Amino acid sequence: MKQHPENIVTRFAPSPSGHLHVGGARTALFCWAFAKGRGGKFVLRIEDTDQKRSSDAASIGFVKDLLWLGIAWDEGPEYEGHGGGARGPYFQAQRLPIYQRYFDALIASGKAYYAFESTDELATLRDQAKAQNKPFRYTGEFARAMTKEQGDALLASGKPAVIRFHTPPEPITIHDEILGEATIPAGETDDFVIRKADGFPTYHFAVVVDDELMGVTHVLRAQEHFNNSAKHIVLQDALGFRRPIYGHLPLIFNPDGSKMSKRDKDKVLRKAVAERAMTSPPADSVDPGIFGAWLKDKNTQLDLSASVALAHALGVVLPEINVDDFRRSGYLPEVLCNFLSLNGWSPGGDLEKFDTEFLQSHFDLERVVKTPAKFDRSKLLAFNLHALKGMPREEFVQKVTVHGKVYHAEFMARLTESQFRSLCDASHERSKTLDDLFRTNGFVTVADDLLEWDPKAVTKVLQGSVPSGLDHLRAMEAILHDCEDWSVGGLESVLKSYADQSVAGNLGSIAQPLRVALCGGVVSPPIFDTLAILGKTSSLKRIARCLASHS
RNA sequence: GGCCCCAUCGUCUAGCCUGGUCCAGGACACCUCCCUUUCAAGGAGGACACAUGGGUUCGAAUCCCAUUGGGGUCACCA
Repeated sequence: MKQHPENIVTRFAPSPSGHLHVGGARTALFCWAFAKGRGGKFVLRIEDTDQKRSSDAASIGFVKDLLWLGIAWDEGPEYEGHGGGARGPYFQAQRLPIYQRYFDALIASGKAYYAFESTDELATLRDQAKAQNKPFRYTGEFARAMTKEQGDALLASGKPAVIRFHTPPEPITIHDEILGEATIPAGETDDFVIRKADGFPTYHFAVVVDDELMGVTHVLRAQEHFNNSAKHIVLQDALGFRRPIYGHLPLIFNPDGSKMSKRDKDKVLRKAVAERAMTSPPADSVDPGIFGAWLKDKNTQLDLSASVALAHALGVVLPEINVDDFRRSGYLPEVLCNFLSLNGWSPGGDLEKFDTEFLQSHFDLERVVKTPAKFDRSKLLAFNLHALKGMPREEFVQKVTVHGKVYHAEFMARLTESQFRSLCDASHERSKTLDDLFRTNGFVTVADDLLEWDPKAVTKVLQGSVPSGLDHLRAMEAILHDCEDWSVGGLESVLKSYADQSVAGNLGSIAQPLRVALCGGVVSPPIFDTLAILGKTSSLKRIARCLASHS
């Protein structure tokens, strides 16, 4: 690793729209690890130079997600004790006067100029170029065709104008610590806009000015920005700034190679709805009016709460896209960080499980891979399972409780503390996420007289062979009725002895009928746990009802 | 389409810079068997990759070129 004499400063500079995407989270993680591992600073800056996008509320979501992941910033927006700093403000929309100084300098030196083409005019030119299969490049000939007086007159008349940068007609070489060196031929980078008609800087301009002013030494960002570096470099040169060191990170995709997008959730829902040929929403899921409008217009998306409700009603799982989605799904932040790191970087050798402390001390640009990664959720899931299993019981219970209070309040409310505790104990070793327990144990919260039995399970487990499941159930009902010690141990001893005498100790043939009677289906925690969690009264009620309705 | 970048199992990747120790290692997924009260988990096995074609070299996954394939980018979005 090269030694950098200066103090290292990295920054994560998201636009404030929406939540933190996993790709963005990885960028933030790498920026953070790189700086913190070298005694440097990590800056968070909000790139809100697009007035069409909302700002405040959205950036809060971001900030929470970062903190949840354990990524704290040394400088940036102030939030819960983080941020602040002398080089603020850290919202670009609040830095307009700063940018203006540099615009003025560029105009004065002739390195930038006003341009008056309207968006429509430019669109037409672009369309023409596209029709000829040629790339459109703004060369400045339009602006140069007019005299200084004409230009000034137009400006004075109030005609909307942008400022464009006069890109020097030379090749631009980008040095990248990850990709190596690339030279963009002269003429490829055109006279791009640096100030929009509304007076706001464009991304390119704001980034360059702020990176300089905030002392950013290393720019780590997604590969989609690679070509932008050319623009940033010419701007830095024109402004007399130093060039930061660049590192462009490989992109993260869906397993099918498509770009990860919030629309993926909608896709899953639309597919499920289409398969079922539904024209109205499932009961208690989404407002019929909203549902109808959504169904009609494929360009609209259901909002998060509606999506979650509909997915739940349809029994489909929404793909996680944002950090918050993974949180909701019950992933551990440290596992997400670990796994995210592995997409695009590896410490070498066979090591792949590590924490963020390790990442800090080992992350380097040399080991960042150049190829895009497909995000493999099943491996993430395996990592999460492993972390959960390796966790002390108490910690697991505590984490599940916190998760449940936030995402499954109704579930929690229907269980007594000891019931919930037992459920946690029974679920610990089989939980892949903090959410599993809530999704797979619906039978616990169903009222005894509302439990429904899966017809397939009934046919398979309760009926058929002789003696049938129902026969066993009848026998066990009596045994359980007389059972004094309704603990896992007590239940085990009475039921095992029944199994010994009735089915030669083959617990499976008696546990399954019991399970179906109690839960409605063939899957539940171990049967003795299930009985204990439900309690004697509920258990007996369910068995009786099951017997009554299937005999 | 122009420009830029990339190329190892299905996936994430190690190895490549400093050619031989690689008939390519790990992990997840997959398959088989075992264990088992369901589902998981666990145990033991297994299948699976150096994109192709040319060079260079005694020798190439490793170096060079071409082809093919993939990605990015061409906004008054970031």
